[in-house]
Amino acid sequence: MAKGYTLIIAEKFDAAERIASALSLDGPPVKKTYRGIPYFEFRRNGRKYVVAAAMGHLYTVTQEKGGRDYYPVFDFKWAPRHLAERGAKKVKTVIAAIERLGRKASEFISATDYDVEGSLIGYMVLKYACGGRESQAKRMKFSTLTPEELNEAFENLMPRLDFELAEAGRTRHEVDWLYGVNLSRALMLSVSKHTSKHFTLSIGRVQGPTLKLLCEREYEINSFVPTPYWEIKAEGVLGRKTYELEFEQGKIWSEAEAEKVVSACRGRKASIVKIVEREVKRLPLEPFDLGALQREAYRFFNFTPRRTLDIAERLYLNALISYPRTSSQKLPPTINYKAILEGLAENPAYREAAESLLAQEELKPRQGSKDDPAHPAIYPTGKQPENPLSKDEAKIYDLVVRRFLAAFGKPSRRLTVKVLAEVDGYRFLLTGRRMLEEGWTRLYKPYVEFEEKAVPPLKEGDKILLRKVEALQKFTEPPPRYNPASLLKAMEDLELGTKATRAEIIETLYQRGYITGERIKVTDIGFTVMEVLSQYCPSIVSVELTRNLERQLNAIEQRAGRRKEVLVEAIEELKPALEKLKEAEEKIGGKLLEAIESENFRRRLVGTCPTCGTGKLVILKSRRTGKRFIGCTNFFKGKCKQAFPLPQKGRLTIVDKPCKHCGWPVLSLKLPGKRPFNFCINPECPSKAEYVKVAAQR
DNA sequence: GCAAGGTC
Repeated sequence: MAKGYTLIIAEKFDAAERIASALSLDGPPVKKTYRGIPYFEFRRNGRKYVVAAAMGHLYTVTQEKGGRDYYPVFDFKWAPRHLAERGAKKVKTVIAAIERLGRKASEFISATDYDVEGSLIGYMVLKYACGGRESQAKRMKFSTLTPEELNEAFENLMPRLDFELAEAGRTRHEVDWLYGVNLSRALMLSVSKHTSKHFTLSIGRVQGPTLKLLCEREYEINSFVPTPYWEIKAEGVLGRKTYELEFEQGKIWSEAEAEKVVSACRGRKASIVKIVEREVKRLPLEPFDLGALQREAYRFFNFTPRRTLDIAERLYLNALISYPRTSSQKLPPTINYKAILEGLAENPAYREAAESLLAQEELKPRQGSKDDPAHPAIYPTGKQPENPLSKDEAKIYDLVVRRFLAAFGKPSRRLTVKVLAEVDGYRFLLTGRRMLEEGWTRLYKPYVEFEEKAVPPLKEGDKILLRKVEALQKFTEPPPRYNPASLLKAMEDLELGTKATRAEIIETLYQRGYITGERIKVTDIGFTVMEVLSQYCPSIVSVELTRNLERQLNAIEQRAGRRKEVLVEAIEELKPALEKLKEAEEKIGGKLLEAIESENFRRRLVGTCPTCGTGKLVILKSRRTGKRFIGCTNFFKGKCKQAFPLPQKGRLTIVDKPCKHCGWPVLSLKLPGKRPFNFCINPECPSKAEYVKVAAQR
C-alpha cells in the first residue's frame, strides 16, 4: 500500500464526523483542527485515514472577466467561492485546510452525498484543492450516514469517481448561470437607461415559473366573476331535541329552485330513510420531511418557511434534531428508536408518551413514501438541551418530537354517522362524528384538530319535524391567494427548486419587490417583469425549462448526452432573446421604472390623513435632518401640518389591518435579529396607555 | 447590485 495516508472528503462537517466514527475500528477518531477548521484522523487495519469536510460547494461558476454592466455574457470559469461571492470568507480557510491535508495524502476517497450536487462537490475539491487527483480518487457510495452503510460502502469502494453525475452537476450550475445572469442584467440595465439609481432585479430558472404561478393566480382572482348560489339549511325537531340538517344536493344554482325546496319542506315531517355508520381508521401522519415541517410550522405558529429552516438548523447544530434539509419521510431502524424514546422520556413533557410507546411490544413507525439519497426524515435525537431553548426553538422542537412520537402510535379510529331524512323526494343530511380510539392523535396533540359532533340517536322510520327551512344566498369565491407555505407546496409539486432552496427563493421574490403580503399579491414590478419575459424569453418563466434541463442532465448521467451540447443549446436560445431585449431596452426600462416608482410610493403610503381627511400620510425623509417621519401630502400645498415621528432604525412596513384599538394605521418594525414589532401610529392610542401601564408595573 | 445549489 502506498505511503502517506488516505484523505476522505465529506460534504460537510457533520458527515465527516460520522464517517470517521463509523470507519474507525479501534477507538474513536482523533479530532484535530487546522486554522479553526476541524478534521478527523483514525487508523484502520494499520493504515492512517484523514477525513476532511467541504462546506457544500466550495467552487462555483463565475464570469471569466469584466464587470457586471453589460450583456450578453457567455464566458465563465469555475473559481473558489470566496472569490466569486460576498460573505463566503470561511470557504477560503476550508479550501486551505483541504489543500494542506491533501499534500501529504497518497490516496483519495470522495465520500460526499451520492447525488448530482454531492458528486460535483467531491469532484471539484479533488480537482482544484487536491492538485488534480480526481482521476485517481475512489468513491464511497452510500444512501444514509449509518455506520453499517458507511462500512459497507468503504469495503466496496467504487474504483473511480462518478464523473457522469459530476458532469451533470456542472452543467446544471452553468446553464442556471447563463440564463440567470444574462436575463437579470437585461432587466436591470434597461432600468439604468432611465435613472442613475440602482434597483436590483433578477430572474432565473426557478424564480421565473414561481413568479408566473403567482401572476396566474392573480389573474384568476381578478377575472373571477362571483356566481350566486343557494344553500338550504333546516332545523329539525324530534322530541325535545333540535338538529341541524343540510340539503343533500348541496349548492342550488337558481333562486326559484331553492324557493321550491323551501316551500315544499318547511313545516313538514321528514322520515329517516337511511342511517350509514362508518368507522374510519387513520394511520399516523408521515414523519417530517423539510417541506412538511415548514407547512405545519406555518399553520400552527405562522412561521415562514425560511424562519422554520433557520430554527431547525440551530436545533440540528445543537444536536437536538437530525439533519433538517431532507426530503425523506422514512425513519430507518438504524437511528435506534428505543434509545431516542428513552432519551425523550427524561423530559417530563414527553415522559408519559415515550414510556407508553416503550411499553409496546413492537416499535414500528409509520413510513412515508418519499425518500432522500442522503438523509432520513427529521427526528429528535433524544438528547436533552444543554441551554434553555428560545421560544421559537422550543416550538419547532416540540413539533418535531410530537410528530416523531405520533409515528409510533396506533391508528386512530373514529365513527362517522350520516342520517338521511326525506320529505317529498327531497333529502336532507344530518352528520355526526365521534372519536372511538385516539391512537396516534393523542401523541400529536395539540397539532391535530378533530371536532366531535354529537351523533344523533335516531333510527330508521323516525319522523323529524322540519321546523325551520331556509335558503341562504351565497356567492362562489375565487381561488385563495398563495401564502408562503402553500407556495412552497406548489413549488414542491412542480419540482421547482430543491428542499434547501425553495424558502430562500420565495424570500428573494419578496426582496425584489415582485410580491407583497402574507397572502401573496403580485406587485406592478412583478407583473411588468413577467410581461417582459413572457414576450422576449418565455422559456425562463416556464416550468418546461426545468423539465427539459432534468432530461438533459439525466442523459449526461447515462452518458447519452454531452454537457457542451446542452450549453450550446442554452446559448442559442438566449442569444436572440437577449438581442431583442437590448433593442427594446429603452421601452422596457421605462415600463419597469414606472412600476418600481409606483410600488415605492405604495410602500410608503400609510393611509388617509386623519386630520385633514383629504391628504395621504406618507413615510418621508427630512431633507434637513435626514430623519424619517410620517407626513401628510397636503403639507406641500400648505394645507396640513400633520406629522408623526418614527423610529429611525430598522425596516418599516405598513400592516394591512388597522389598529384594533383605535382604527389608525399600523406599522411593523423589523430590527436585525429581532422579531417584527407592530405599533399603531396614533400617539393617543389606548393600546399605548396599556403598554405604558405594564411597563410602569415592571 | 445578477442564478441556483450546496452548507453555517
